[in-house]
Amino acid sequence: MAWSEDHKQRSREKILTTAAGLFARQGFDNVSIDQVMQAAGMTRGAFYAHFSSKTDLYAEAILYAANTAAESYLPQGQATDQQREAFIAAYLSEAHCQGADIPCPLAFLVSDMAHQDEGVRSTWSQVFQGLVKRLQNNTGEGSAAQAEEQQAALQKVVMMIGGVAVARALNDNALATEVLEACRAGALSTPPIHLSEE
Amino acid sequence: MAWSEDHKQRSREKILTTAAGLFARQGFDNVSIDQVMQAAGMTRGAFYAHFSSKTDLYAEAILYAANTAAESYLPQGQATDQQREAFIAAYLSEAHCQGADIPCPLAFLVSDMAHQDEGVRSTWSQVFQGLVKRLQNNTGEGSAAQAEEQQAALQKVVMMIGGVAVARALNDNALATEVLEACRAGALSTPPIHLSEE
DNA sequence: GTCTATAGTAGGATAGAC
DNA sequence: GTCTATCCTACTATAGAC
Repeated sequence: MAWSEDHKQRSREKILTTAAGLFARQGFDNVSIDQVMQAAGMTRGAFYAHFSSKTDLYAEAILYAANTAAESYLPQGQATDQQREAFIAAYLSEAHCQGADIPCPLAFLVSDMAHQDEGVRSTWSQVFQGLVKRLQNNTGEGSAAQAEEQQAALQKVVMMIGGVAVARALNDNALATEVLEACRAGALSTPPIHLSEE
Repeated sequence: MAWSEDHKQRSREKILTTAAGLFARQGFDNVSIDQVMQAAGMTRGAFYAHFSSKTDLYAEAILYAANTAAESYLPQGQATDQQREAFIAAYLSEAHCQGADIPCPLAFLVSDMAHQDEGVRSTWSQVFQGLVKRLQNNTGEGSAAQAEEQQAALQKVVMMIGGVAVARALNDNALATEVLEACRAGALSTPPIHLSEE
């Protein structure tokens, strides 16, 4: 019936929203299923009607967070330079670092991925590649120019993810702010000159 | 007595070496005290003769890894440009990413710090600041020039830490290699022009 | 200082009622 | 689909013998 189908869908989304926030802010191991379900207004037993395991939820939550963030921050398809710059500044903001809304799993969970199973890592990697593509200038012609644009996009994304991750790790708030500022300047500047690729 | 003192010191260092590697490669939560002690050739009970808690060990292991790495990779005091460049290339190498020797806790544990207690985070932050200082060109005079050098050093360090963390997270080996290459090029290039600091 | 043994706790996953 | 109750495992930390 449409009613129970709809109900199930709502429950599922409530779990996903809650889990995406909790996992990002506290990490996979520091969040229990109980915690997620209580915050979502249900009990532990109901969990397995929606997901097959905690790991399964992890992968789905990462994807959900990415899609939600992408919708609100970056328009579909080709973005203008101005839109890209606004996005970079918002990403490297203190509000994002402090965990506002649903934080980006790329930055918040980056060093957690190495220990996860294939499904989770592959989801994270796909989200990463999506971000790289969206930040890429597709103006150059020829494969050499495109390789340079790809490299510039990778540098930007690393500076965004790394900047947020480092700022969050630091004990010292003043230094964290300085890191964010430096990364904004770095990620917004003209792509660094391609030096050696070996 | 000197003998037992020495013995204790050896045990302690064995635990620290083992723990530094395991924590970096597998993360704090995915390593048990049992695992550390077995790999160090002892049993769980002996642990508490050396450290007061698992968290205590974590902080000490981070410091130990940093000191060990600093000794082998970067000379004390002022480094030459060439030494700095060799260090950056080694840091962003695939060998380091794959966990050779004792990997750098800054990159391997960056998004784990946000959930740790004050002692651990403050240790990590101190190690971070040490790396920033070592990568800094102290050639400029005047506070404006020094602020720019600080910013350039922060960008480099973020690109190193972020690059290794991202490369490790990625599922796709070819892409991971590309990320490392891009970050080497970025971190080795002339400091980006200072644009806006707001 | 290191061992074995154990207390105490937390959390993932399942079973069965409604 | 959601609930309560339970099983089972893993792990931190401590106690006490040597």
